[in-house]
Amino acid sequence: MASPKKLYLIDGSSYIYRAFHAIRDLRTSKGVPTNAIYGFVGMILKILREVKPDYFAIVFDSKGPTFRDGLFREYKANRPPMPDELIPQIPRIHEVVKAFRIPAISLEGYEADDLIATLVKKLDAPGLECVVVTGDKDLMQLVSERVRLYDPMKEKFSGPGEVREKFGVGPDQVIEVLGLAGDAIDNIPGVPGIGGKTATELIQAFGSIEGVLENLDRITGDKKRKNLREHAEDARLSKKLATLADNAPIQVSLDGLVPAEPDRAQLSELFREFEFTRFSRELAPEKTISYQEYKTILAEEELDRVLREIPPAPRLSVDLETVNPQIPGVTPVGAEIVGISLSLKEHEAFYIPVAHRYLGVPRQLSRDLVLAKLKPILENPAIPKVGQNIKYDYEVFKNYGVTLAGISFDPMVASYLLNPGKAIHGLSELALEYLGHTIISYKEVTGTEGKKQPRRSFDEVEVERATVYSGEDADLALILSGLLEKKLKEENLDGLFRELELPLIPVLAEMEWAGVKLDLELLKKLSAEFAVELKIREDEIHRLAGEEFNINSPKQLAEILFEKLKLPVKKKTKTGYSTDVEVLSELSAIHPLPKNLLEYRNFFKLKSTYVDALPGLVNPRTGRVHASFNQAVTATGRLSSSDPNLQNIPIRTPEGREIRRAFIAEEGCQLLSADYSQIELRVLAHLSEDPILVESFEKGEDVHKRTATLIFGDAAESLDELRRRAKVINFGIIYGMSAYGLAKELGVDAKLAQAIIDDYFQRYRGVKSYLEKTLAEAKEKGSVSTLWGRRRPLPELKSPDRNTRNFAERMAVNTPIQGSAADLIKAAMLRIARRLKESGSRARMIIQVHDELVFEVPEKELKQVRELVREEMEGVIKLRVPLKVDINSGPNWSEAH
DNA sequence: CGGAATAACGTG
DNA sequence: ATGCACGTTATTCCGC
Repeated sequence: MASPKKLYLIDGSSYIYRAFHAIRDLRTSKGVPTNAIYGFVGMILKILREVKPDYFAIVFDSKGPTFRDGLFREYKANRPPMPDELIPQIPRIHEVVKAFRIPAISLEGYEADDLIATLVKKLDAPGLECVVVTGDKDLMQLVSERVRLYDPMKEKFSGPGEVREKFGVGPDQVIEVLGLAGDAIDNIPGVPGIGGKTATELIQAFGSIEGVLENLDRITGDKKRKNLREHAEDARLSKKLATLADNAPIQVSLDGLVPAEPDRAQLSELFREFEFTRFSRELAPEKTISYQEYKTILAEEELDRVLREIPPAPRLSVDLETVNPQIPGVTPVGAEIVGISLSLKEHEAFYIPVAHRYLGVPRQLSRDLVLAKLKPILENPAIPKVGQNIKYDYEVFKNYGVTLAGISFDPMVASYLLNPGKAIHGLSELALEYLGHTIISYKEVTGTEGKKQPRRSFDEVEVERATVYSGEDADLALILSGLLEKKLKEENLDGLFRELELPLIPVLAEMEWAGVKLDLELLKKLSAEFAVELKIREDEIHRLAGEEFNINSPKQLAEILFEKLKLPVKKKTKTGYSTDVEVLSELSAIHPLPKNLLEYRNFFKLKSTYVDALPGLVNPRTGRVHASFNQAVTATGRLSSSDPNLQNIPIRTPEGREIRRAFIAEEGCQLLSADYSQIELRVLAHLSEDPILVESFEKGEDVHKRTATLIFGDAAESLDELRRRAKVINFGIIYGMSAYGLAKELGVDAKLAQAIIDDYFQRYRGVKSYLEKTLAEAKEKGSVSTLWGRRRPLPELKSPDRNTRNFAERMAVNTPIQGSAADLIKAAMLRIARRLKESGSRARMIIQVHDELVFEVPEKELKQVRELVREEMEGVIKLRVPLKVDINSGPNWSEAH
């Protein structure tokens, strides 16, 4: 027997409200609320994806009065007006429904419920399975063998059984129960003193409201009886109000409810406007870029013809396909070129395969020949190059002795400046966001049709497939470059892009490519030492616990600490008990196990994250580690570092500091470390022009000491202790810390903490007014900016949710400070790189840690480089306070710092 | 078995 | 509810 056809009827109006409330806060980067639209779209997609109904309709309430208002003037009188944030979303939802090409039904004078009842009555027939998508229990009266309700948020279907469970009666008696009980939300009166429970009992006993009224004498409870007698008419009216009208004059047939193919272009346009990246992806829109114009270059003459076109072309887009035989993942150092894509004109690209190898591969031009021909073009700074994450290509070319010059655009970096809060600025994300286009994925190209085979490396991909894939990448990078360049100009981010971020690309590439040398012997020694320390703590912990368990499992650990040993619970995580440092430190006072745990954790962290992991990241080609310095990650403008992260190498504890000894200089060289002193506080002094803070820096004072003296005066504690506290406060200010946070940090009560903060602002009036001004301006503009004009949108500043808003306010305070400091050191890096190059120095910049730069310097050049670095870092910009840089050098990072 | 979510913790 | 910005590790859990 054929499976029944599925009819889905969506109670659109009720669902909009549910979506609005379920998704508490969602808005575009411009601050336009989209929460209801998002929830609604999610629901539709879910149904389309998981159910694929044969017939589909979305039913909406109509504007204006309905027949119920005629029955009862107060009907729905208690309903609050529609929330302001929801109103503008309604017409947009109708646009979405239209774009989905799902039939929408509404009729003046009828609520969605009534229309659904009418549709169910008209269309219900054997062989049809009808599902009403709603969260409204009133619709349970429609349920039957063939008609069920579905609540997409709870993912729950309701058939007759569920109705009975909920109401205690069958679907046919639902209106009787509703009539007696009433409904406060819709202002349906019911009978006073009778709620859901009693109503169910009465209907179970007497079958209907009329049955109840006929048997009043058999009802116990004087009050109840009296109310039922006096409000008999209310009960009858309420039943009428609760009863769905299934006689609406609508002409619908099943044929009219067959869903059409969605208008993907329109949906994609809407999702882009709403910034629904997740949904855009799901749309899988038709490919809008044609591959017709992507050509494979296999002959020398063809290549020559392409290269002759280059000089007059305004821009050359470059994309490399590579393999790295030694290292999995995308590591540029040691990567080998498999093919090169060039695009000179939008929708056109040339793919030059040079090292594909598989059975039946066509004869390719040799890599050496192609690189030799390309070299003068690639190294010509007058020929502008563009590329997605072109830092990668720069490094790979450098592997072959080619130094890419004339880098003129990188969509990744541009997108980052336009939207620093965006999680990923990859080509596929950008193509989808700005062009509504889904690109061919790398997986798709390298994956094999069959299931379990290992993925192919790129040199095993057929040249034809590679041409389409690689050509598309080069092409899209070119298209996006044009588009994003315009946007940068519109948003006034062009200067920042041209003068800071773009020239930084080759500087970062050189840093990554240079890498840093590790003392593997030392790491091996440390690993053994830490293993011993670990074993001691591990045994002791197991002994104290009275059993063996996985110490690294917070779950198992919590069970031992808080259930077996019954130690007091100080803090909870969202899934259970917290066992973090703060908790364990407190517990150390009452039990020996927590102290051992803290030591265990210390050694385990150092060993697993650094001592044991670092050697695995040494590149066998160079014997050095080549971390990535990511330019398009942080929301504030800082760089980040990964694989390995060189920005969180330990320093604060003695054991940790040992690890820094393993970062060493090449033979004949030393490491030179230069770090800005108090950079963020100096930036704050500049931005706020606070007289005391400015004076403090001008006089070269210790600012924390100054703060201590100012706000603690002649407190009894030692100066060191007061300075420590003052430092906490100074940093707290930069982070927008509350009295509560400060109190916890200083171990004082919140009242005292508030007094300290008040005191601080009393003394540093300029800081106070600066923070107020920054916040006010941020709220007005919806974004904050740095000294160099970097902008971070903060739409959450307008959020109705206080928590969300507070978060955004702290970001608004912190970002200009952190971000300006980031701009500043980036500018210094450019200046230093230029001067080192000019002077023909062999010193190399190799690490950046937010306020610190590390160089590998030939011993002979130490003195000269030291001066050069100081000059450029301190002179990078003239602020209202001097910039101070501390410089040291030594054979390893520990001694250089 | 692989990926996502979580908790924890290293840095400025 | 409660301090900004990150990346890596191990565990756990879920779905294939």
